[in-house]
Amino acid sequence: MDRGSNRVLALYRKLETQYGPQYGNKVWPRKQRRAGITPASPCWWPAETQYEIVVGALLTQNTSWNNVEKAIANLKAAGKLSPEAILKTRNTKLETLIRPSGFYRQKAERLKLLTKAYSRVLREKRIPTREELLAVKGVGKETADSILLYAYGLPHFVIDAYTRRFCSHHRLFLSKEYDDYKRFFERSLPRDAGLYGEYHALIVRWGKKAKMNL
DNA sequence: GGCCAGGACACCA
DNA sequence: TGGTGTCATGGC
Repeated sequence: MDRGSNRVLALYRKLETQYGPQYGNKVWPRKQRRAGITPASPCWWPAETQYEIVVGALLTQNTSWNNVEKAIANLKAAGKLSPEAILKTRNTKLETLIRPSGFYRQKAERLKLLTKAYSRVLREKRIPTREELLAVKGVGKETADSILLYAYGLPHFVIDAYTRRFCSHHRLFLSKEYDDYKRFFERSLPRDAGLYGEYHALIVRWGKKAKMNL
């Protein structure tokens, strides 16, 4: 932990008091992760399986969650929300199903690439590294960290537009670099995936509320 | 009808 | 390294 962590923690407690728990800290227990079991979770990131979180992380790029939900519902209804089904589906079909999430041509292609990487590490019974995820075309830093945190329960703080806005608004930190923000939060907080997830969820909640009040 | 959303990438200087 | 264009839908 670093200097300034008191302020970061104080803001967390303030958000928690204001908005209550977002269940962003519902990460898969280690035992279940090892066994490949991913139980239904009342997480702020609604998903029934680990793979659904991975799919959501990609589809939500520059897209409202509302539209992502429509795309995921389409995939579910078509029985395509599994790595095997996605890999067997033609790109044109995939494009039709995920169309509501926008950028559907590139997302269909990238969803397949990500699914291939996901299946590979699953077969090898291990967790992907950040570098491995970043090597997949279409997976940037935010998407990689979202997957590591929310799908695998690893302590990677997610930096998104809301997080940057939050930092600027509270004069916490200012930079242009994603990794600077990530380091700032990770040095200011105890290394705890549950806390990271909950904090990020609260920041998003704050961001949406702040926008409504503009 | 315009703006924005839980980004990433290619291309250029 | 930094700036800009592109990808696209749906809600407000």
